[in-house]
Amino acid sequence: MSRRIPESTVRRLSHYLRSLEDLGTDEGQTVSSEELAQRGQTTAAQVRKDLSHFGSFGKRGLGYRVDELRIRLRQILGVDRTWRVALVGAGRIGSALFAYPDFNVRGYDVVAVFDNDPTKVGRRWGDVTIRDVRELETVIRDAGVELAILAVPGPAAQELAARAVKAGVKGILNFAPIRLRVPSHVPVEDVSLVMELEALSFAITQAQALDE
Amino acid sequence: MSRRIPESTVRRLSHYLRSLEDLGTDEGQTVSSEELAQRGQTTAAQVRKDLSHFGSFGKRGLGYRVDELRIRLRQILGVDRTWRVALVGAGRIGSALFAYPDFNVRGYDVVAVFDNDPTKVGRRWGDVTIRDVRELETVIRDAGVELAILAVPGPAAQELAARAVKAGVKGILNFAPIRLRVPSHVPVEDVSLVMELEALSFAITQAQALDE
DNA sequence: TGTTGTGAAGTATTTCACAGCC
DNA sequence: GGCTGTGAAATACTTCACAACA
Repeated sequence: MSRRIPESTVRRLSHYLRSLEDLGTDEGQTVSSEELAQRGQTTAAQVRKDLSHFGSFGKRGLGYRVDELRIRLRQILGVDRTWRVALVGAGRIGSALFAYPDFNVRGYDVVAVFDNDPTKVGRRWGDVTIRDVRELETVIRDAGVELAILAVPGPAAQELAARAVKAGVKGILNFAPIRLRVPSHVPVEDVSLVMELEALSFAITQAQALDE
Repeated sequence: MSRRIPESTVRRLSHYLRSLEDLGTDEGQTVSSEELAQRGQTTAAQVRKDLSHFGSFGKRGLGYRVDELRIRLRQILGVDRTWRVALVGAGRIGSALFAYPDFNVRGYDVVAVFDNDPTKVGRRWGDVTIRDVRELETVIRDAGVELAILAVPGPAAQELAARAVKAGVKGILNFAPIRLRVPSHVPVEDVSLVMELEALSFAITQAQALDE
């Protein structure tokens, strides 16, 4: 099992996990692929196919046990543990992210925050002290940081990404509006607000054009 | 031309536009599909196919004129004009978004901000005054708002989305961690940080599993 | 009986490869 | 000669449909 899993499947797995978490915690409760499909905006066949890549943990005639599937999905997505995260950039996006409540709940623990602004360095956010970016490598290594969230302006991002990877970071969530060049074994997820907005304006514009 | 364009193509078009904007503004400058491909992490054939859905604006043997292609891409993506945007939710994410510099540059003009917190209502952000969400419909209609950015907690999001759509909003950028139910002609783009992080932890975990 | 797991069929998207044109 | 535009081939993803089985 487990060949190359497409990005789309991974996103759906996240959805399924989210749905299961909404679904209460009664002992022995089950859920069918049909129910999961409705909550996830997809089809029952798709749900079954997605899950089948990782084994078969449903019961025919019954569905999937909620508690069991939840555990398996956490394992599959790698969130059956806590990830140590560094937030690079303590500007507006950085501070919004830091305050994001779901973060800790979902197993992502921000253990370090960096900025290059001397007036910010040394400040405390919760129990984390903002460090100078010059200390990036040391802190990443010492704290065993595995994921970096890059919330810095475009021009700085490439260099910081490279340094973070060299220091041992295994994956990057990138808010800077550039394509990072990193070794191919380091996954990068881009969050690009402009791109999302353009997808909207495209969809609206396109629909109007077709009306005519 | 212009059948159903897949989401993936739209995202690549955004990339191409971004690349062109990096590319300076010399009169008559051209760029080949190969160059665009390298900047966009895709292939030359893909670039040509993507563009061909909307007409043929390259010159064989020469490539694409940068200035011309830039204009066409802006038209295609619907950003050859200004979109009036309402920001619903003036919390941390909201304020980070509001301050996001690329926003205005790219043709998205935040003309209204809403919150339900009485201590925030009435404050000014730049030249926008934060309004009470109860005024959502009136303001959207009066200001001719076309896009809404939902930066509110999950439980409030569905109702606010429905109200915004009824008041005339044509598309929604959703930061709330729920699947919005809106009429099918209203495009919704979801930004889910947890999902992005899970994609990272999945990729890392998976790679480790394959190593063994 | 009801629902999974899965090959096989059907679509969609990407890549190839080359004629056509600058 | 170089590079686009595009059918045709290849690949990837989704849906169908049904045997298996709790």
